[in-house]
Amino acid sequence: MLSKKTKYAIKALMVLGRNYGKEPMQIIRIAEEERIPKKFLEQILLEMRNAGILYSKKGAGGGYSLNKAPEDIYLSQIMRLIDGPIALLPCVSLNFYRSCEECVEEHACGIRDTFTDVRNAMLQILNDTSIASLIQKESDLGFFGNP
Amino acid sequence: MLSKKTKYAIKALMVLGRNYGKEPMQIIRIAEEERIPKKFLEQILLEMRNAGILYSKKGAGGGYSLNKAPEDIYLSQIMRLIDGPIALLPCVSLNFYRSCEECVEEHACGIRDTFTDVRNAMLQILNDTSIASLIQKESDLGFFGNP
DNA sequence: TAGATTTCGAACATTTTAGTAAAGAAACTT
DNA sequence: AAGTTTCTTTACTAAAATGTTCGAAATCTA
Repeated sequence: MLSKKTKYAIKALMVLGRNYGKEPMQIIRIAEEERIPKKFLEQILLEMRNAGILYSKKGAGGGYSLNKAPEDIYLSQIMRLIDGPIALLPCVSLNFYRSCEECVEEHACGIRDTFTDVRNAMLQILNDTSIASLIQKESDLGFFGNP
Repeated sequence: MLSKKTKYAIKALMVLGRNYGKEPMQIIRIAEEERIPKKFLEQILLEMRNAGILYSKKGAGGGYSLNKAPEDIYLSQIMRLIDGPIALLPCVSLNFYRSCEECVEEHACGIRDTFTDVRNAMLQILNDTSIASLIQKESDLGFFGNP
């Protein structure tokens, strides 16, 4: 399961994505719009800022904005930043590899082999879905999916 | 990430799968073979027994054995039994659906849409991988992948 | 320069989950 | 009857997830 933290992060990025190219947006506005506890969101935005995804400005008229185009921010990147590995087993992770303590022969492990496939299937989608595509998809759903 | 519990469950099922058709196997043997804490394994096996996957017999000469053919036990089933939902968001889960509290318009949510695709991609593999195929794969890897 | 605004940073608090262990009851075999 | 093995309940510990508190530090406006 995704943590709430990551879900909040994605939602915040979508808000900022829709605001891309305009004035910075304040935490409180994002928090209210998406019903995210303000102080918690503050932490999350900070993490993304420190990772270079967001730009921030202090003081009156300050706030947050995207530091990259919404097309260039991918779900995989956000998930790894906040939640860590995407793979379901440490021994299969590309960015957070750790061996499984009990495992004797890693390269001859059937479980590992299968979960490598699972990871690849997940990444095929997550590497390909950007904040821009999420925004696009949502507006499509709004038009075509409504009563 | 898979919990250790689920990983232990899969490993235990593979041991029992290789023993399919023979005498019941005692917890302690499985635990030693796979380096799983005995008492913890006891709990896990019990859960699977109560779910009908395993057969058990008390007393001397007792132990555990598969209650179904290894071909008919799928990773998706085990994961759901032990860890719960496979989907990364509650609002996307087939067997453990819960709505996301903050979510206003669930059917017009771009995040949800994408994570439905992710779930489907995962299930395509997990619904198709049985204990039997894991055992098969492992023996293949043993023959072809060794120095 | 003063005051208001807004992010930054650390630390703390609370709740849930993961992982494990203990003790003894119940069932079965010989 | 004695020994073996699963079953059941209970409880503990450590870590992670989810927030909150408090007070800086930077920036803008008047």
